[in-house]
Amino acid sequence: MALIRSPNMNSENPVASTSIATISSLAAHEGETITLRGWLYNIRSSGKLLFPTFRDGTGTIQGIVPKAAVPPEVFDRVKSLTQESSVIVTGRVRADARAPSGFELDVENVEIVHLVPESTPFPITPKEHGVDFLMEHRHLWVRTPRQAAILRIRATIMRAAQEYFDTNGFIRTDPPILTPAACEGTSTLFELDYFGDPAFLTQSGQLYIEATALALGKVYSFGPTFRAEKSKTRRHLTEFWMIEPEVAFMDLEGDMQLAEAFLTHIVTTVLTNHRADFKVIGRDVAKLEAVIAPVTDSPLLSSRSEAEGSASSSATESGAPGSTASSSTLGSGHESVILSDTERPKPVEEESKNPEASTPTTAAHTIPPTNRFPRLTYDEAHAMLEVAFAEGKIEAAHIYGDDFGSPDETYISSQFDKPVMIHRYPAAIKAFYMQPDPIDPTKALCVDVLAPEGYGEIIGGSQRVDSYDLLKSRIEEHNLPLAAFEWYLDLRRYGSVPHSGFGMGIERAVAWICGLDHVRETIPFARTLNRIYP
RNA sequence: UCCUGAGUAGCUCAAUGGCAGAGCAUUCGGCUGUUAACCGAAGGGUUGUAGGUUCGAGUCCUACCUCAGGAGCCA
Repeated sequence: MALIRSPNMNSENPVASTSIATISSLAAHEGETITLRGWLYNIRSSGKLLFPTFRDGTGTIQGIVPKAAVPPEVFDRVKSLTQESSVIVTGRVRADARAPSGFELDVENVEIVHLVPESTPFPITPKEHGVDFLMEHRHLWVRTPRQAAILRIRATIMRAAQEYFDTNGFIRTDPPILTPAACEGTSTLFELDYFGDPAFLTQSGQLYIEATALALGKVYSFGPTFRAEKSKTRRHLTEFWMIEPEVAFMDLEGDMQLAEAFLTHIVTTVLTNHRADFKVIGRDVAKLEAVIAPVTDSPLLSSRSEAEGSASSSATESGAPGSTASSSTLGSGHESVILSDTERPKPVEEESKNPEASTPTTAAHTIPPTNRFPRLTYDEAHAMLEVAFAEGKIEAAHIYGDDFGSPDETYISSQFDKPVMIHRYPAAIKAFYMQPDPIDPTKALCVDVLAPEGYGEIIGGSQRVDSYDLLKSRIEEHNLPLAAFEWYLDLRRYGSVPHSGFGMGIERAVAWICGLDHVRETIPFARTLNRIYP
């Protein structure tokens, strides 16, 4: 707004930019007279005392206005304020033990920028409201302290997620949102008319960032994705944001290490920046601290090799605390060799490739020592569910070979206080582009990361098929139109390499980190099956 | 698509088949430490829609609409 820099501005102008304090930083102004710009959140009175509570987007502060302490017109002006009227408040910051934040504002003057008319009061009161009403007024609901806190945390989660990749050598390459065909054959797509041809809103940028990963080595994308699934649950939106890394020469083990380091960075960042916001929303931060707490010893830190009884299991299990993986996976100084070939079993039917030669240093990146999220193979998770069903802890038995249902995921994640990684699902229930496990080709080299506390899958990832012939036959087996995937097959015609990546749904991550019971509160304007207004 | 539940004042909810109610919000009045303040008063209704049963329907029946929770599917 150009006006703000006008030399003719004076302090009485509502948008003057000088000497404006924010509520979140009032502690630094104790004893000083400051000016706030914001809105009236609520007002109480007791005789000749007024207690207006102001908010400015950074927090709330209670003001106090004794009738005897201010000019009569100021008292009357404050008394006339209606909820969400916009104001410019001048007052002195005073520490007060009675205030929830520790500070109060002795109001000296209030200018009204806009008075909400009494005939049309602000609809959202500091009382209880129903879901439908709140969602219908989402454009106003976001003003409440709880919603504002959630949106601030969301912003930090998004920033931390990008920060992790940006500072670890990843290049952001955003894929198109308009696409000519399905990325995966399963989900329902939003179709639209593209100058006479059918087109779709993207449901994942993965196939495209596989292309940019083979160009740039390590890439990620971050943007909205769309799924026209008719899902009405606390975990589903039709439009949601996903951040997806894709790395050339990285195998599933590297993918899992990346996911763990990535989530650890995000949780660490929100914990160091949002203590006050977590308090506002009533989040038990101990649950988050447990996620990033180091693990000293746990029998549940299984890896695939343990599950299958290979010789390397003892090396992993007996690793010293702080040693985050078996020595064959991590090089000296905890630098991960992304393609952990030495741990990979000999390919069953793969083309003759020298594992050592295909491990370029350019694609390696440093993954810091982490806290080792528990890992389960699909088979181990299934066994856990069999025991749970026998003990009556889950209602329905899990059928081997089926995907895990929501109650199954909830039970599994409830057994751990960190995100749990389930890897090597049956290939038959997973996407066509996932690389088969060389040891057991009926399994896919994929991983789902389940958030703690029953929040379900927040990350899905895999190593991608790198063989042209295998990928082509997979596309045909899934009855996908070969012509639409010619460009994707090109990636296997010209210098194909093993590569892996994952996608994290931002809203589910926010719901978990904030402890919310529905993803609709994690995004400014949620798009759900039955709602596209406002 | 399927299962379950809910639609009554601006909001959150009551009301044996028998006079349409309360709290909050709004307006007016009271209170010098309130924290969703409290106390007193006033205004505020086509009970989601359309039919049906009945002397009489917010309440029972049928259809539809809307919303919510869940399943499937997924992040």
